[in-house]
Amino acid sequence: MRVSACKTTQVIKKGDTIFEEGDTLNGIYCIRDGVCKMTKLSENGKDQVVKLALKGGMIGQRSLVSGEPSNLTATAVNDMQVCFVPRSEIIQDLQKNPDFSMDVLKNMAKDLKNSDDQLVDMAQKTVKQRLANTLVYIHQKFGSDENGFLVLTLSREDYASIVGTATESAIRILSQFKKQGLISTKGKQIKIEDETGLLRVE
Amino acid sequence: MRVSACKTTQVIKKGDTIFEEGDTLNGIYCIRDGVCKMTKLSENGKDQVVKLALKGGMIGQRSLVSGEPSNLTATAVNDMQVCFVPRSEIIQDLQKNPDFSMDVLKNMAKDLKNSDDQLVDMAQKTVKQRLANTLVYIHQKFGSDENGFLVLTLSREDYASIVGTATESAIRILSQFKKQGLISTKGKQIKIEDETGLLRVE
DNA sequence: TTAAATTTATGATATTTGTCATAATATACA
DNA sequence: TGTATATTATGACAAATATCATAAATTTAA
Repeated sequence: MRVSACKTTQVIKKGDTIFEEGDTLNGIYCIRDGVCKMTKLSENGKDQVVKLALKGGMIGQRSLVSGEPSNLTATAVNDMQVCFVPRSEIIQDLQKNPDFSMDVLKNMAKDLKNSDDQLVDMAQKTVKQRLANTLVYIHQKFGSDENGFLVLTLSREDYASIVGTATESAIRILSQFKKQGLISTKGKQIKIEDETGLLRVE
Repeated sequence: MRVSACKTTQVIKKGDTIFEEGDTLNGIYCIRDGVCKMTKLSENGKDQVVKLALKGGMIGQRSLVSGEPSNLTATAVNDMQVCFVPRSEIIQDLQKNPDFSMDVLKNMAKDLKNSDDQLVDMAQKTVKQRLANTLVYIHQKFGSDENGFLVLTLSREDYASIVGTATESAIRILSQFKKQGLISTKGKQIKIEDETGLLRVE
């Protein structure tokens, strides 16, 4: 992390991409502020969110380590500040500093575990359960504002592409959750009313 | 890889586990021969195959690096020979040998990419497409014997748990592929008849 | 502030997939 | 070599999810 005594702080506006699938990355990005979604375009033309990256996180390591072009697109979900650390610096540090290597390894191990867990959920849980889990995740990770609404505001389409379903299905299930008193909504804003209930969804 | 001038070569019989979800690993296993499936038990009680590991591969690195218990169970799909490299040796090497660290990093980066790709497929492709892809993958990875049957023989249940579906659904789709002339079967053995066709399945 | 554009919402219907039952095969083993 | 056991196969039906249409609400931007 001390690598990120970084020079260039970039501002990325909501909806803009930091890099895209296929881009060759000459370094990694550390997120100073804001949130971005890491997506992959599937053959059917839909974007699938693989991961949300937030303040303090790094993106682009995988591609940097493997030397391959990125397999994911990074898009700002809200306004962001990122700083860029060039490839050369990282590689140098990886060579010289075993502790840093270990840190990066641990980080990647964590990503890998998450990815495996998500894979299992995707395969075995219903859309309803995945959506409920996503809501709880976002609540726990980003919290709620003074009115109780989730701080991170995502479109229904974003939720659908995290959960891996059609936008209409996501909307329909949110409506159902609303009827069951598990959440309430105001426009695109969502308030968690019953977290335990959400985790119990079948 | 030179680490694996290993001492203890273990023989694991088909169906036996090398380690299980929750086990604390005191080292990693290098696969000398055979194939194992890495699975995770989902809440609904079904095993989900996350990865197949084969000759030349290592298993248990993630857990070793993160220091956490394994999140996966490793089960031999056929008779195996594995050799165990104790944690201490690996850690030492990681500290001293930056090239080795880089190798492990690259390995993990590859796993991570695979996992992400699989996640997207799981979310966006139909069961039929996933099963077709799995057949092609197994064909390309393990080849066919003199009679044209896939060398790696998996049960329909295994296929189902790779693809993330019910065993009956996997069987049904295989029957369908058979009718379409994409594959033929003899007991649990499968022969790929039309690989291009399999890749075109919708 | 208001009109246009986007997003959310919901109905009707088709398709996919899961579940339970039961039969037919194949495999393992005494 | 036969018999028990496990696996593969298939039908009937239920449940989950996708798709297409269209309306309502909200957000954006002129």
